[in-house]
Amino acid sequence: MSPRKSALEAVATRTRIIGRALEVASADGLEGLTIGRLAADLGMSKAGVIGHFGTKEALQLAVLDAAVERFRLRVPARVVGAEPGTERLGRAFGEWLDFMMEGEGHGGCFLTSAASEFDGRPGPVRDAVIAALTSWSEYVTAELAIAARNGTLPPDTDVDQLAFELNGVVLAAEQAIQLYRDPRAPARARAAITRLLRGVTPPGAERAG
Amino acid sequence: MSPRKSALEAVATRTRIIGRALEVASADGLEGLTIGRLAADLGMSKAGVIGHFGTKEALQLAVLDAAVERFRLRVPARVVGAEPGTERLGRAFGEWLDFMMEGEGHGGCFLTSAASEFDGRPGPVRDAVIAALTSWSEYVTAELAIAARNGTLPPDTDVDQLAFELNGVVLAAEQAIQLYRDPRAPARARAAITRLLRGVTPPGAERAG
DNA sequence: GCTATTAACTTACGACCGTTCGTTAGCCAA
DNA sequence: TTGGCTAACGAACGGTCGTAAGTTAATAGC
Repeated sequence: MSPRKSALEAVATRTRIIGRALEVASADGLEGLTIGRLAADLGMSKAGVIGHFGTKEALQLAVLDAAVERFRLRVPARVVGAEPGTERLGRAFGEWLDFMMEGEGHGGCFLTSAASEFDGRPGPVRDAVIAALTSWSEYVTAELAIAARNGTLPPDTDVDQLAFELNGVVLAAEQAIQLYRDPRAPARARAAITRLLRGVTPPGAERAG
Repeated sequence: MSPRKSALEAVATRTRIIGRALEVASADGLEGLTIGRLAADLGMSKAGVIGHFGTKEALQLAVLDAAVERFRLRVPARVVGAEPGTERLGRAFGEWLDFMMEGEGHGGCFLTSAASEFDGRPGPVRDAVIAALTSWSEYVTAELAIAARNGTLPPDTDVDQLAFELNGVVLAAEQAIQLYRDPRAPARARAAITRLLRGVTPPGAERAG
């Protein structure tokens, strides 16, 4: 319609494309991204869309990058001021759960869904997904190690095992929210995380054993 | 090539189609199923493939049904003889983990991946996925209720909360196996499940508060 | 042996996919 | 004012998608 040509407008357009792509990919997955649909949504031509990235895979990687950045700003960045260890980690998981609920309608955190989408398809996209999740996993493990060092957790804590289980809680919450729309999911997840981080017994097993 | 016409051959062909579709869908997802590719893999025409189902969605539902049936035979059916409650449930989760490892290369249990694939796409397929997962969830909850009734678990156990956390462990295992190919995943999952079902404290928190 | 049934076939359709091409039009520096 | 740069365009490419129509041929019931 009305062509703009300055380089400044170009990055604005690129940002606009990625923003919309983020929404679409959150709902339909990274593979559900379609240049034609994206162009239609944005009121521009397919060539105008793909021109900013060159190839669809490059677009997917850009979207993934934007998602990681969004997550970083939404979750870890908000708890940098908290006390390192279980305190900070608990706050971080809480922020993550809030983040999930905010995006309930539009697919929530698609990092985790991209993980299951590309787990069997080798390539740059899968590598990027692995890198992003690994980064988060290392963040969690590092905080747990701090807690184990300063006495909040026992010094012989198996931090990898604990990180594994915390990740499971988040995945269960994601599924319950996205698939079942279960409003009790965040509360369940919070309870499980609190218990894991504080080292109390599992639900309803307070004295069994 | 060589057309067969008996009704007996027809169900054999249908079974063959679903079998291959199960493999493809396990690797690439239910949405990755393609009639053309399926036909090429089986050495038949697209019309010959879709003729058995009428529509692609019907094919997806048939594949989903076959997957549920396979899961039933592989997991719950193998532990019907075990003692009801945590004993049987622990065995069932163990079988499930074995099942995951068997299918490591070809995508494992795609029930869970179909869940994240269709969580944002209303329709018959999503409904079928929800029904299948709900059925499993009810199975778990019922076993936990038995355990709470016979004293293996405390009578005031929050069985839904416990089922939620058990589900999370399985999801974490699935991700670790499929995405990271982490060989320690089954052991981690087994440890977490055992702890949840026996009511001992979280990892490395044996005496912390 | 004849006929009705039907599994599987070939062919074709329209739609959409990702990508490439050449063109147009506004910005910026010279 | 002019010329290079480039964002965005329209159009077309070959390919694949799901589906429909019509054909062939082997079976099953009479």
